[in-house]
Amino acid sequence: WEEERYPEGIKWKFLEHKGPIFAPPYEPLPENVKFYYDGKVMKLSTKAEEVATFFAKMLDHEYTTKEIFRKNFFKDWRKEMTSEEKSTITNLSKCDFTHMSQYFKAQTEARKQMSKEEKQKIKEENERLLKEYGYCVMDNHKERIANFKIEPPGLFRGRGNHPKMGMLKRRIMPEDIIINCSKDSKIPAPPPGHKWKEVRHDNKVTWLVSWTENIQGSIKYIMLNPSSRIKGEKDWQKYETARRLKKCVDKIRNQYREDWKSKEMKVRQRAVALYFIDKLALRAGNEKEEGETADTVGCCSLRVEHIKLHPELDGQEYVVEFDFLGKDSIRYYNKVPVEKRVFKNLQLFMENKQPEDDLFDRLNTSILNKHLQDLMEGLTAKVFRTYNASITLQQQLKELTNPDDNIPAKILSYNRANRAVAILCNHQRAPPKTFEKAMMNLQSKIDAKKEQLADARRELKSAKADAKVRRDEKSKKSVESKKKAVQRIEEQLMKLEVQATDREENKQIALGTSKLNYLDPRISVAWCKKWGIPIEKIYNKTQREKFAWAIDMAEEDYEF
DNA sequence: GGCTCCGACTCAGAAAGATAAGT
DNA sequence: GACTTATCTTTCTGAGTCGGAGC
Repeated sequence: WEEERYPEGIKWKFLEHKGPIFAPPYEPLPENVKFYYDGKVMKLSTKAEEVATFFAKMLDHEYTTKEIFRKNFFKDWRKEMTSEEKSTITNLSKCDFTHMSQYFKAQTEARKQMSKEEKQKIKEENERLLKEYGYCVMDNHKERIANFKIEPPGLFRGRGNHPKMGMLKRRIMPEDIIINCSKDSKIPAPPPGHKWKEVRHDNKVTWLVSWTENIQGSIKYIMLNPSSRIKGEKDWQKYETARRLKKCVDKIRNQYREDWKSKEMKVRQRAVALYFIDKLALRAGNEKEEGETADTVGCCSLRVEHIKLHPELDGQEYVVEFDFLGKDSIRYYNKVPVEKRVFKNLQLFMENKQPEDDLFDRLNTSILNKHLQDLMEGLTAKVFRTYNASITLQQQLKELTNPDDNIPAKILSYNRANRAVAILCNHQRAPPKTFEKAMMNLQSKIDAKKEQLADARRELKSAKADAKVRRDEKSKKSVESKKKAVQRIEEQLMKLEVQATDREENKQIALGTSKLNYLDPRISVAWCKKWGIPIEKIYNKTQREKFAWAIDMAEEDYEF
């Protein structure tokens, strides 16, 4: 499917699908599950009860202790109440959801305890739904749909310090839904008694279904799976653009270094920002509406308060200390030595400014991207992230792979290379809840193994001594087998220690995002072919489906 | 030209669920 | 071999990027 088949902007000629699956309707709680207000049992109306269950289900979560979450929730909940309920329930702190919460926990537990047959039945039902709704036909190909289920109602959970956390995400009805498919396809039927908001036939877009969400007023879509032609082609294009950047990146770097000296403030800011984007793989940083989302920034939206300048720090000159919240409120913290000119420019940009002022006051993403477009066709800020991630992987693999290593050791090298990229892109995760415990378990295993090794060595020693005295076949054999035992235990110990290092290094690093979105899969495929590593060791089934194009295309001599 | 708004798409980590490994 | 625990995979949906329309 690599060749361009359609004129500009046309995404398909034929599109047929079954429409979305809606969230199951609300099932009222059994009579014996009580809600208490101010210590007294209170029977809620169905609508108010449903919203209450959303809160009850999250009761153990930290969210429900947050002031903003509670305030937003209570406000939206009251909108669903009858006037009597409204006049009674005036204080969230007097609401007791614990019984409801226990009921849901018991239900989860019961689900876990279900018999094999029951579980099988559910599985089969899910498979049936997947078969019916999970696929569409786009231009002679049956393609998997990514998210064919409509998001159920619930409480909005933003990331970080989101001003809208706790608000009610309303139930989506067929009347909210826009269907997109081709005219000559079998148009999906709305559920009985309902109709779609609209049916359109727009082949300049890739989505099948859309609706407007009520928290931010943004549009949500149902689109195809990453394994589909339309997504794969786009992915391939993305890496091809990054490879084109490789060819002219030196020129661009020289250019922005020149621009640091420009007479125009705007040009200088643009050049310093681009330097950060290139060197540190920062995101572009679009401006955001204040108060609508969590306060996070990217490169162009950095504020004075997000950087500190150190003329000298820990023996290095011209160090910039970054500390800000990026996408998903993930903290970016880094101390970077920069060139003198960059440093001087930053001092200039910060002159006479307040901490909350924009660092690059003459710059935004659209100015930056327009400039990049002039430097190379199709170049935007995010291409630098893709380029630097992929080139780093390729370099690291070259550097770290030891030809004499066995397969597990080579895979460890791969993971290390992957990790270098994840660190560059600042892909972090919360340390797993069980991390400390798991680490301690592993450590005690290592300790036990060490003791075992000491024992085995002692035994070997005495067997040797024994053999020296006796000089018979039997004791010789015993020495041999003891030797093997020691070796085996040493290997096991080493394996455990490697595992411990690997896990420790990975504590706060998320490898998945870079693997899925930034690393040209052809680099990995080529590496596997070169070293005889089965591709399954690097990519699981889903990933192999997504990267099928690369697995097909790349040979062992592929160069990014 | 530049600003705002919005549509369409990619990228993001948490949580749930499934499977493998260990006891 | 049953049960528990650790790890891997999948699902979910929120949060970005970027381009284009309209003024």
